[in-house]
Amino acid sequence: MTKASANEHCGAPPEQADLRPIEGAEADEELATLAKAVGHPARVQILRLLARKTACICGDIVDELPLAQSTVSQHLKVLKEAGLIRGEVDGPRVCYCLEPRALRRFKALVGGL
Amino acid sequence: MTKASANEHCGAPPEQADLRPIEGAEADEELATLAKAVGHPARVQILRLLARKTACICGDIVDELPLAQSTVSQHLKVLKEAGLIRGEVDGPRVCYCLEPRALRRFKALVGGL
DNA sequence: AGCTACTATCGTCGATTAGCGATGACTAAG
DNA sequence: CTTAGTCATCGCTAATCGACGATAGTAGCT
Repeated sequence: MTKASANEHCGAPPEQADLRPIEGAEADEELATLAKAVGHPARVQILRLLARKTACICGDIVDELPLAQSTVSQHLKVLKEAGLIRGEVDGPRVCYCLEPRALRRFKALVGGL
Repeated sequence: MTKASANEHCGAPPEQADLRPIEGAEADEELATLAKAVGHPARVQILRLLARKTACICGDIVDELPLAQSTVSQHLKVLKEAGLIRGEVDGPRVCYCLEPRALRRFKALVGGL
């Protein structure tokens, strides 16, 4: 198996619990950052696409959205910087997938409102 | 009891269930709008304040935040336009409180990710 | 009426965002 | 080495955001 297996895309990490507090100044900042990243229809759509495909996608996202490739790339960058998605280089293309940990964290923070 | 009872602040409405779908184009827009409103630390703080007080507050919010009165008023406007809070005029001051319906809706949409 | 207190709105300024086309970087294939 | 394909980055423009001081509006007091 010299060639990287296509199944190694986004292996789920050891499912670690999040011990950080759900409120307080830091939590406020964190929630605001995450919410801000989600605060755009195109980015919500991207998250939904990644969730539906259960695995990763790459530039197919561009085909699904009515936006230029550079714009989509920007949105992906925002989501990545917020920690909500991860991008793994797979040959000439990049494979994006959800970061379940961050998503759970976001849900926990929102649930704590 | 000629003076308006302080308990009349924000009576909880009949606790109606939300029948709108949790995904689709409209849901995406809605989630993005709500998330955008929450996407600022000051607004998260305001929501937390309102939640803690269980009831409404007014300009005490200004005292709690390190921001000018006009800035706080702007943030309140954003939250109000997103439907997350409600403001009732109570004499010379305004009493803000959470809109539980919108908050539940937000949690449902986020949970659906 | 006049005054005071509280809040909303206006106008402004700098910073950020969203969108795009063009260009650059990188990989795989020829 | 060259070419083609994929994605990120750059540069730019228009629009929006965040913050503020100043101003206007409204309710209660004297």
